[in-house]
Amino acid sequence: MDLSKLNPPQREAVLTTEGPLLVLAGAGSGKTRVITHRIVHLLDKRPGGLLARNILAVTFTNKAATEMKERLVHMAGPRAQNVLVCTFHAFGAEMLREDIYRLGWPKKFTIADQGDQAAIIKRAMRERRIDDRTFDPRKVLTLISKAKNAGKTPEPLGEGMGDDYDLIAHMVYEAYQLALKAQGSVDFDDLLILPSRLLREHEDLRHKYTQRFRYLLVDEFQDTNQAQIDLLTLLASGETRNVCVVGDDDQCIYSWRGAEVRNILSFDKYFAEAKEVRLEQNYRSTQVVLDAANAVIAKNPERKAKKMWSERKGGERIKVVSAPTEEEEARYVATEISRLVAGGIPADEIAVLYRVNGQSHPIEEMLREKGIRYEVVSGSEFFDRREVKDVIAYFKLIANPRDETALLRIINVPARGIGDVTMERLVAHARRDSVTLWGAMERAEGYEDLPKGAAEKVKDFLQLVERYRQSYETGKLAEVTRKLLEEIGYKDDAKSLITSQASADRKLKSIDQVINSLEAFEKREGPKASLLTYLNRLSLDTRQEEEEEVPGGHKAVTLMTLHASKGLEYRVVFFIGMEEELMPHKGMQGEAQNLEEERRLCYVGITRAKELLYLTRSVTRVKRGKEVPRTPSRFLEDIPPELVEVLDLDAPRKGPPTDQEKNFFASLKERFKAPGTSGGVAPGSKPAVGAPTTGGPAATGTTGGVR
DNA sequence: TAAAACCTCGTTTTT
DNA sequence: CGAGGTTTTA
Repeated sequence: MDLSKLNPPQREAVLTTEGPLLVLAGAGSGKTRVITHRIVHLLDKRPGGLLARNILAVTFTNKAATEMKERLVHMAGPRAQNVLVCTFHAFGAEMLREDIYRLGWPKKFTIADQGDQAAIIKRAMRERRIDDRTFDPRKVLTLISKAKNAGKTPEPLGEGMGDDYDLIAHMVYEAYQLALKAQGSVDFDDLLILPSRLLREHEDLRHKYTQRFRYLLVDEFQDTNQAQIDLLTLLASGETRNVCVVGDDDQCIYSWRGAEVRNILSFDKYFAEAKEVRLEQNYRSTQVVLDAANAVIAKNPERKAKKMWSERKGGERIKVVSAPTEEEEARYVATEISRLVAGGIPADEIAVLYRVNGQSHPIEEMLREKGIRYEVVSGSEFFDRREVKDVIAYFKLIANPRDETALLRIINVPARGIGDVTMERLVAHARRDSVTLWGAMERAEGYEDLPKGAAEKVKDFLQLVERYRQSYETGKLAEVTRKLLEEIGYKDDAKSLITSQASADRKLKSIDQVINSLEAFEKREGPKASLLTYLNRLSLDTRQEEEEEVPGGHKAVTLMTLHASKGLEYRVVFFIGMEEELMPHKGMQGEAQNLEEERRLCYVGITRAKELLYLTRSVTRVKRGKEVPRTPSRFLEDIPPELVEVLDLDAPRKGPPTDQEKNFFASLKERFKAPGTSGGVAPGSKPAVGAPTTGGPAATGTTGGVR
C-alpha cells in the first residue's frame, strides 16, 4: 500500500496501530482515507497472525458502514471481506441474537421503534393515572432513554427530584422496562446496554469477544453516547487495548440525542496514555471558506482547538445575501442555481442546507418553477407512514406473538369488530393471570365478561395469525404478504378511508414499496431470509431500497438539513435561513437552546462548501400566517468582513410587478384594512412595503468565475 | 363503530 | 396556515 500520498499526521494515524489512539480529524481532513488505509495497513502488517475477522470498525450510520466496507474491499481485495464494519447498534443486535437468552429474553426478540416505545410509555402512564395529554410520552421517553444511557436502573424516588417530567420518568421507568421485556422486545438503548451486561456478567463471552476483536476502530466518535463508550471499553478490556477513535469535537451535533462531547474531549480518561494525532490540513475547501468556519467555531469555549488550513489559498468570497421575504430568498437561490448550472457547475455539486425540514418548501417550489431538478434528502418519513407501520406491526406480531404493542396496533386494522372495550378487558385478564396478551386472547372464550361474539372474533384473529405464521415459515415472504394483505382486505380498507384520490394512491404505493423491499431482501439474503431477520434489519437500517435511477442519469440539486449534510461536500453550498431563532435555532419552549451545538451545526454547514458559499436570510418571514420581522444570525457577525460580499436584494427595481407581487400587495392591503386583528407587523419594524424585488442575475452582481 | 368537527402545535433524527 | 390527532356525534 502506498503511504506516500498521506501527509505526516495522517501517516502517523495509520501507522500507530498499537494502544489507544485518538485521531482528531477536522472537517475535510481526509478522515475516511486514514481509516481505510489504517485497516489495510493492519491487514498488510501481519499477514499470518492478524485476520480480517480480528478487526471491528464501527460507524455512525449503516450507509457509512456499507461505503467503508466497499472501499476496503476495493483497496485490499477479498481478504477484507471479513473485517466487521457496522454500527454500534448492529453490532449489539448481533451479540444479542446469539446470547440474549442469558439475560432472560426470548431468543426471538423484536426491536421496538420509537412508536412502539411511545406506545408502551403511554400505557404505563395510563396505568399510573398520569394524563398523557398533559404530559407528552415522547418527552418521558427521552428522559428514560437518557437515564438508561447514563447507566441508571429504575430506583425508588430520591429526593430533590427535578420537574414533573423527571418525576413521571421515574415513576414509569420500571414499568416500561418490564413491559418491554415481557413482550420480548428491546429498544435501541438496549442494543447497547444489554451487550455490555453480557460482557460484564459473563466471563466466557468477554473472553470470546476480546479474543476475537484485537483491533477496534470507531468513526464519528464525537457522536457516541455513554452506553457506546461503555461497550467500547468492555470490548477493549482484554490483553490488547488497540482502540483507535476518529472524530471532531467541533462536529458533535447529536448531543440532543445523548451524544457526549466529553467522550472525545476526555478520551484519555477512558484510555490512559492514549496518543493523540491531529489532522489539520483541509483538502476540501478554499481558505476563505475555512477562515469563515474557523472564525465561527473559535467562539466555542470547550474544544480541542484545531487550526485548519488549506492549500487552496484565497477563493471566492462568501456571499451574504439578505432577501425581503422568504419567497424572494428562495427565488434568489433558484435563480443563482440555474445561473451556476448554466455556467457549467453540475447540479449534483450544489446543495441547499437548512436547519429545519420545513425550510425546504419555498425552495422546492421555486426550483420546480424554474425547472431545476432537485432531490430532498428527507428523514425516515417512509417508515413513519401509517400503512407502513401497520404492515410492519403485522410482521412483528407474526414473528413474535408476545409483541403486545404490535398486536394492539393492528388488532382492529382493518376493522374486524374487536374494539377497545374488548381489548381493555383482555389486557386486564392478562395482567391478572400473568400471561401475555396473546395468552389471554387464547383463553378468550373462558372469560365471562366477554360476549361470545367478541370471543369468536378474537379466535378468528388468532387463527389468522397462526395460519400466516405457518405460511411464512415455508413460503416466500413477499408472496405470503401479498396474500395476507389481500385476505384482510387492507388495501380496500385504506382506499375507503381516504378522502382524496392522490393520497389513496400514495398509500397503496407505500404498501407496494414494503412488499418490494421484502422481495429485495429475500433475493439478497437467500434461504436465511425470515420475517424476523427482515424485521431486525429494518429496525436497524431504515434506508429505503435505492429507487430506480432515472435513465438519463440527470443530475439533481440536493436539499437537506444540516444534520443530514454531515460528512458530505459540495462545490457550491447555499446555507439558507441565517437568522436568529432558526440558526441558531430557538430551543423548545422552556428548554434553553444549546448555543454551542448550534454553533457547531453552523460550522458543519459552512465546511460543506468546497468553493462557493452563500449565506442567505430573509428580512421577514411568514409564521403561522403572520409576517414577522427577522434578525440576522449572530453567527454572521463572527465572520471577518473581508471574507464576505454583502448583497441586499431589497433594492429598487424596474419593471412592472408580477402577478405574484400584485397578490402580495393585495394581501398587504387586506391586512391593514382589518382593524383590531393582531395581524400585521410587530412594533418597531418596517412593513415590507415596496419590498418585492427579483433577485435576477442583474441584481446578483459579481458572482461568476467558479471553476 | 365510523365519519365529521374540532383542536393543538409547530427542532434536529439515526439507531 | 396546515398536518395530525382527538373528541364529538350519528
